[in-house]
Amino acid sequence: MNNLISDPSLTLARTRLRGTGARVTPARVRVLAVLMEAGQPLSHHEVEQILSPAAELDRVTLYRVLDWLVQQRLAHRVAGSDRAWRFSVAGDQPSLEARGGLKAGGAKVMHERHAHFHCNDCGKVYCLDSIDAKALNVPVPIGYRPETLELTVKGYCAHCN
Amino acid sequence: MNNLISDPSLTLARTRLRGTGARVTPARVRVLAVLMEAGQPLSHHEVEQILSPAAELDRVTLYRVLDWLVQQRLAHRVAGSDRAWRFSVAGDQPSLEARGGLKAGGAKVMHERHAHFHCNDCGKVYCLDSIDAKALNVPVPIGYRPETLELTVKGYCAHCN
DNA sequence: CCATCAATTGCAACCCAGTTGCAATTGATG
DNA sequence: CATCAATTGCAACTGGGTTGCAATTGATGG
Ligand SMILES: [Mn+2]
Ligand SMILES: [Mn+2]
Ligand SMILES: [Zn+2]
Ligand SMILES: [Zn+2]
Repeated sequence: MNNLISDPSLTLARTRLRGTGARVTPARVRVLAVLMEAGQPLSHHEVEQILSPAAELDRVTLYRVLDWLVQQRLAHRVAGSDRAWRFSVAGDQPSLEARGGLKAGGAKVMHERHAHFHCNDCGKVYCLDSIDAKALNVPVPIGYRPETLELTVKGYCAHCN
Repeated sequence: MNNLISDPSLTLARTRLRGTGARVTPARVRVLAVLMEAGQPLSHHEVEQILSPAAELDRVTLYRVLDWLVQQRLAHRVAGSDRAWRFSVAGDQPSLEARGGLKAGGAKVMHERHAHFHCNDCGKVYCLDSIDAKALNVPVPIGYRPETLELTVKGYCAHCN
């Protein structure tokens, strides 16, 4: 059973989850493992598809697990052009210590350092890790306080081109 | 009646609409006039609010008029962070003649030359016209064909800061 | 002016991503 | 192994947007 998620991924997922100090539940383990095996950000629906051959996971629980993973900074979330969120496992980025101008503690520190590619045909989202969006210097009008930056390229992916 | 839309705007809207060769209907005139008077991209809901004191406009008709304006290139559409589209009147941008690599005729030529600012508090979207997003040279992996580029700054607007 | 008719509109029903309230279940702890 | 807060499942709901279809109407040209 669970032939779509490899055992090493499940084990690694469990380890990372233990690191949060919160409960290590099967739902969290399986969802995190799926994200770890995916090479790209997955939508709620896509995760559901991958999960379903094994035991079903309630839609709402999946939504909650995904949000929780983002809160715990184990995953990050990017808006797809189809108005559905995509989730991908957080890379081994540095701890993203507060950069100038951020108000709260670690709450909503800039998480998106790189750009994304959205395929207009298949809808998939790819991370363009080579691009450091943060390096861009985008001037905003006086009185505006920028916090995060999103750079999205839309077009056709290698598979749909 | 219609005290929220100025007559000059209505007249200008009618003129622009006549230029399309398609029917000049009250719905189209009023919606385009609203967009022309707004200094920023408006959501479907925001347009509805501005319109309602005068005669109501059916939700579906409003959706269709907005989409139609975008097709006619009289407006452009930007995704808000709240997963609602925002619409703004198309500026007097040059005709955006085909740039290298575009396939079809005038169908989906790059429309977004500038960046946008999304307020995390009030949700409003502002155009950062001074930024030419197209000038950015974003490298994509081989096999990927980029078409449009979106640059979004999120933070707090002058009013919410 | 008026008849004509395709384009446009209004209405009702629907879709889909995501959220909320609450009772039942369960992971961690001692 | 009892305890209990955290987590889950279920049902109902929200909000933005879409679809099908019958009724209305802007432009045309006679
Ligand atoms: Mn990414
Ligand atoms: Mn704009
Ligand atoms: Zn694709
Ligand atoms: Zn604001």
